[in-house]
Amino acid sequence: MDLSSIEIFIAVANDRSVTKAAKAVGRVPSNVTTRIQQLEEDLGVSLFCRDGKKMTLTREGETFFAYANRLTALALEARQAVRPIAPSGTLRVGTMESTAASRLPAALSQFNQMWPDVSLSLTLGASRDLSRNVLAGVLDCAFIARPSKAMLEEEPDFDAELKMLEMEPIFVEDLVIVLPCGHPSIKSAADLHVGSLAALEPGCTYRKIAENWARKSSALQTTELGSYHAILASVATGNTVGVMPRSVLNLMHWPTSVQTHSLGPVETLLVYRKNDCPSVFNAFHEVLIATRGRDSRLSANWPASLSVQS
Amino acid sequence: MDLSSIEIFIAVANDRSVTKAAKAVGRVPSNVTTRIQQLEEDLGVSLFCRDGKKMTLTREGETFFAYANRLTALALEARQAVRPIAPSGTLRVGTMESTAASRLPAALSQFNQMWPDVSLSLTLGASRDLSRNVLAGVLDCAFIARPSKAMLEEEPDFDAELKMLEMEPIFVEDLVIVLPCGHPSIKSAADLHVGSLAALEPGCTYRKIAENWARKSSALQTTELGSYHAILASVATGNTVGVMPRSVLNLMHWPTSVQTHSLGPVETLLVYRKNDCPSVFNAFHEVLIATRGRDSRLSANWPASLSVQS
DNA sequence: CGGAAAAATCTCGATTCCAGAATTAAGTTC
DNA sequence: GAACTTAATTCTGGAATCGAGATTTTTCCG
Repeated sequence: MDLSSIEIFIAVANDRSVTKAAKAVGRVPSNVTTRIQQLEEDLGVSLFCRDGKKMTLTREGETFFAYANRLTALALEARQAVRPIAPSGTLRVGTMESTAASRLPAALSQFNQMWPDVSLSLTLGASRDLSRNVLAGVLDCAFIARPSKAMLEEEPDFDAELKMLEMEPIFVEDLVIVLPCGHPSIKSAADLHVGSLAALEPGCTYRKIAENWARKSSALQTTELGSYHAILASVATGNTVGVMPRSVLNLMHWPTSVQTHSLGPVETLLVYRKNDCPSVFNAFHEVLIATRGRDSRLSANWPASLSVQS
Repeated sequence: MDLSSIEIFIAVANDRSVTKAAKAVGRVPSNVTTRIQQLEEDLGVSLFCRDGKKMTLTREGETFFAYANRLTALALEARQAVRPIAPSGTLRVGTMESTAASRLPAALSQFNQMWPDVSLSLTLGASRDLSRNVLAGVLDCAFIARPSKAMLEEEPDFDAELKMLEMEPIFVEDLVIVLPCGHPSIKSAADLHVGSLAALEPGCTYRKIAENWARKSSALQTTELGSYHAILASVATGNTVGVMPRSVLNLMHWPTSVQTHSLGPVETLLVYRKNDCPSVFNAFHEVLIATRGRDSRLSANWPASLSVQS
């Protein structure tokens, strides 16, 4: 019995779906199916009822689920306990608005529970500024969106800064254009019937990706707003499209339905200074890995054809 | 992090030796070394101080050891908890004297703790009788010594009975001849300066192996005794050699030192009826697997050249 | 009765794992 | 202190496992 099998099991149990679980744990569905089958074989019971497409826990699955959570929690605690220098002081984390909303809460609260004496400071900002601040030592680490090759060529100094940092892909987001309710579905930016694109600050990578995509229709102005709620509200007026990760859209249960158009997967990178990992950062890193893919709010609605490509 | 790595770690921690731990978990030392190194790398700390040949736990190793035990205990509990039909009633276990003494106590008490309502009945006997009783349904399972090819050819009906049972190698014993203190060391049975071989009943496989080995010196009578203590006492008189697994010899800290001569490895088989595994047996089987290699009393003294060969 | 989506199965390349051989290091014996 | 023994580690090749993608099967929904 392998801890990774158990994490896969937890993901499937949370999402009731192997496809979504596969996304959550960064694997391919066939692999998830196989690992679950192996686990069932190993334990000698079936953990899920497969009625149709739904994967629901069996009676035994339920009881195993409880143990699975305890096991992973204990394993995480063990890792933390052997840390030779106990984390202390302050951890200064930088993050995009979107990551803060969707992916971090679980990890932050878990970390806070484990190390109540560490004070966590969270700085929100655009990818560009965040990485600069990590490099400058103002932040210990930051979550930023991986810029495309093209974007880095346009901004060589951003590229240079990133090269001086350690980068680690940690989440994958499906970046979408949010269309007003009733807008006909689109194949490209040329099909848009709106006047502007609502996005966050100029340094925001998602904004840049959307602007590059929108260039093809040329007539799109960018409206700068301060939050994803503001963007969605703006979209609701009917004359704007917004840009955001699907995970963010999904967790704000918006009253009116909206349409989306996927711009493809965008990796979220955790960046930190090379050769300069305070113990408190390492502790945070482990909590992050352990809580990744455990948040059932985040399961959802990826286009079938979506896969990560660099 | 893999549960098997943790079991390996526990074995090394108990035995303070990778060689002994390797025996205990049924692996090769190089493999144990590697797995420990991987574990240390994964956790980012060293778990053992290697001062010379001794492996002693570091400070972090100690704290991880505590978690390791909790983790394996929890994993075992999880396996048991998902058992669809709870074990109940009686489990009738047959065993050789030697296995009962050395390898079973840990498993039996663990099982008894987990399933206090199951009543365990233990029947001691020789391999030959035990397997017959399993086949007859008088016992649910039994621990017997694997007879050599030659022995099975001499007793075709024993062979036939075993073929009707499920057999699973579960321990490996180093079978030794115990020489009186002061007896010169021997290379073969011809070097013996004693009059008789002390052993248990005729159906005992170890006795047969020793008798086959002793044939070369031809002049050896077999004295039948009722227990390993009786055998050792008899050896102490000076005119007898005994036969027993080294594990048994090691755990009766005998006042006077004795010499030993290895007859090679002998596997202990767990036998049970095919297609007839009551839930209570499956539960016992899992406990057995989980507790195997956890008993530090059993580490010891294998000849360097010893390896299992069929 | 199609078409879409999800799970399962299959296949093949990549990785990992493990046994045994060779090597190194640390006691032991004389 | 040299020769021997024993234990740990490193190295290496074959075997087993793993995982991504393609294919197939099943189910859901129009």
